[in-house]
Amino acid sequence: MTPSPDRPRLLLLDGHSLAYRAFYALPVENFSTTTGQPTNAVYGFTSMLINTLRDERPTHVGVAFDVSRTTFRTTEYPEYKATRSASPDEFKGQVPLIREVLDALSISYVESEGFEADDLIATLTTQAEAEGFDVLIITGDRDAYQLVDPHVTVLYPVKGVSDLARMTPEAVEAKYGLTPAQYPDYAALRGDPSDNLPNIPGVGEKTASKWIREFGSLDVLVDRVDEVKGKAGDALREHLPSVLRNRRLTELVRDVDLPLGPHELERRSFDRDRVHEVFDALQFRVLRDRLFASLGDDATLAADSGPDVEVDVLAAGALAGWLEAHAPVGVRLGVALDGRWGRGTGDITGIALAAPDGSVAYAGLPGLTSADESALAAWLADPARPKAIHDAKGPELALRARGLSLQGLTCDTALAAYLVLPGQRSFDLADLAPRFLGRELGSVDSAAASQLSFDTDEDDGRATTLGLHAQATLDLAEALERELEERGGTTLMREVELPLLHVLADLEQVGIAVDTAHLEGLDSEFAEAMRGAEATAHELAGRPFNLGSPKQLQEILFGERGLPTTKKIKTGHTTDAEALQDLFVKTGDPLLEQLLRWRDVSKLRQTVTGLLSSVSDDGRIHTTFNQIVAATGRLSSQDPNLQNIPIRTDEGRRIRSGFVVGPGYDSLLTADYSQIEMRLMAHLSEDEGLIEAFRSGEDLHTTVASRVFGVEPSEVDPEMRRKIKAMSYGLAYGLSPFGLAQQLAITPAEANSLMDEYFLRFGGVRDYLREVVDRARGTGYTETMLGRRRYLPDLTSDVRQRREMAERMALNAPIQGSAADIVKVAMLRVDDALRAAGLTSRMLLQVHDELVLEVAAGELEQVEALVREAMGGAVPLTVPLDVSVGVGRTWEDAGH
DNA sequence: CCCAAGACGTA
DNA sequence: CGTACGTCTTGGGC
Repeated sequence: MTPSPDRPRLLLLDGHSLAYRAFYALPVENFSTTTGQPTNAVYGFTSMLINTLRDERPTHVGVAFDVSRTTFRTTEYPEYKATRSASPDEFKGQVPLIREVLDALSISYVESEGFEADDLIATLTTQAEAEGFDVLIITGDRDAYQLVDPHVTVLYPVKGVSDLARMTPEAVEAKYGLTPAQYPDYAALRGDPSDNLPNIPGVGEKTASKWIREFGSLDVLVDRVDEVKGKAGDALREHLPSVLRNRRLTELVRDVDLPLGPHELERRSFDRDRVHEVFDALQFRVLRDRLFASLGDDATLAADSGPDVEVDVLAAGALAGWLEAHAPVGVRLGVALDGRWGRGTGDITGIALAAPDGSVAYAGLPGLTSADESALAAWLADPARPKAIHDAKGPELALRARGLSLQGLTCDTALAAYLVLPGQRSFDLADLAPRFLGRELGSVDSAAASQLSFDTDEDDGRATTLGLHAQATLDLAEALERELEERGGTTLMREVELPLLHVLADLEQVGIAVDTAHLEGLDSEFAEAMRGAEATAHELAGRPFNLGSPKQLQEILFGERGLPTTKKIKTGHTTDAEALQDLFVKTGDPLLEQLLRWRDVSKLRQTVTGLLSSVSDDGRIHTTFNQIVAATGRLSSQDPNLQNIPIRTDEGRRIRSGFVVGPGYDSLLTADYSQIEMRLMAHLSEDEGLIEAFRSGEDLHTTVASRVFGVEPSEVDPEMRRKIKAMSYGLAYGLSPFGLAQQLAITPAEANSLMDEYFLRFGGVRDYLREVVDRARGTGYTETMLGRRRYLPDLTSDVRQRREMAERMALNAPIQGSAADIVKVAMLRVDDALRAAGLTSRMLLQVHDELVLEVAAGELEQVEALVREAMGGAVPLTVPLDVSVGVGRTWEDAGH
């Protein structure tokens, strides 16, 4: 669109289409009120609206809505959009909320029986253009491309709610090779599965656009349809009627009778109180701030300054002075670092610092003088000079690799965001800035940014980008700390997660030693076993096939061999280990044995190969512990995952033997909490029987079984114990009677009575589990012992499956999460105790309820005592926290 | 090259 | 119709 400041600018939004986009783009878990009202669609729509008002400064605004599904299109073609499933209830409920937002903002909306929102938009666009407006349309429906011209631009959401593609005539041409006017011709030829418009078999996007380009329009193509050669031509002639119908349906109506025209859409000032009311009810704190910040107090088109960052690219020798001037004791700086990190190490290439006085500086690390370097080192290492960093663990490792120590980290913004919004997938700075600061980070061309270059312009680009990051981090730290305070997460952050970050960095830096020769031996052994099983399997099947392909497996098993089919899955019937085992028992088909054997060994081989490929030059594996992914508060381990090393089978345990004590150390020590989740169940439920069972010191499952079955502990047989063990553990996962029956291979009736009997003796457990879910339904979240929250808006969903899923999560989250809290506290205590005792021994791994340490010569006794004390006393519980310890040369030998 | 689905290892 | 993860492979699409 030609910039023409004197022309009025009309912004039109397609309400339903945008809300729908937002509904699926934003995870509902993170967007709902504490009362459980989902707000993701309202949020996304409002966010797009506010951003566009700010960025585009329209003088006129209107929103169009669909009224019902019945339109002139469904009259002509009843199948139109018939394949669309009904919109979910959580969505429908949000449409009225969007209208409330619009009312509060004094933005008019239009709708008209029998027409879709796009028709209304087309009508208003046509009128507005005739009256000299520039028009901007935001819609998720590509049919609107037909409206694009030099004065009409479509903003089409590409990804999420913040990325809008600007479809000008040039952009449409660049993307499709067609003019906007040609677009509906092309769309008619191509068909559209989402609108249930049929396509021509064998004609896809390529052919459709080629024809339109060649003939200029659908009309001409129809006139000269006999000239189209080949199969595609035949298909076109055969399907011509449906193409022409598609074309009629795709054409937007430009003359719908509407109660108001473009001029009536002029922006009006809005009622501030009403906005506060509506945004408060929706709990849109940040959006509201963003709205007022960008529109200014008079609610007219006040200037939005945005982050106006002037990044000072420091020349060699200037850093020391800058720090002197801007980073005194007690003043927190935002820090952003450029470089690479992972596998326990890294490298820093540049650093940006943002001070609260607004100054932002950037320094390239290669260009530092020695005075700069020592000033930087002193500042970084000074606990009295506070820093805020986003996702600091990686950068910390990279700093350490340069011999720099990082202290005084008072906020990690990624960690803070994780505590505020656990369960969110990622915590990119670019996503957090709009959400918590009401502003964008600034536009950064990431492709250019990642290119290594000595070009000064790009260096400046890096400096600017990193400077923006540093400043956003500083501002986010404040905003997130306030948010955390409101949610009662400040202590968890300060006392647990932040200190743990450094301990995890230690673990990653140290790594664990592996016996590569041993693993290589296993690797070839497993490979050999795979080849054997594979050869036999091919022979039995009578033809070669890929054993790793469930699809081919299904063909062979259920097709060629005619075996009874297993449980249904999306792609047919499952071939998972349980099903294959089942089939083997039923049919005795020897092929099944080979398949199971192959699956086993190939999984083991895969694990070993993966491990070998991640051994660093120091002969150790340095995993990365992720502190901000698991919704319950657990850590996860990746690249490689050292939290899922096999242990259940003998062959699997041989892999554990490949993890060994490193040079200079004496042994590995493992210490794990026994039955921590059941102990938490006893503590949290205050069930007298369960507490007593733990205090007795006898075997838990035997004791519980003796109560449930009403026999002496000595009379509890292994079968009884097994059932009770399954039941006890199942409880913490929200196991149903059906699931229990399934697992124990008993009838649902038996499972039911087993559960009844269990709850008769341990009623406190049932009461507790009920209460947890009830309370979560009321507050919208669950909480662990240390106040870690998990938000579960689905608890009030009308969809049973979603609601029940949320209920199971609600049962499990406090237990799994409290266990995670305890282990984290234990790690801090172990770390402290080792340090205080001045020992060389060190922690290597955490596997949810287990810690692995490397013990130096002569320190074993002391380490064992200290670990038992640190873990056992991590938190006070009404039942003892038992810790069992094993020692050995390998992880396997140290196991119990 | 990217993505979803299936399968499977751990707590 | 039992929670929480990460990784590998296939096979389809681009």
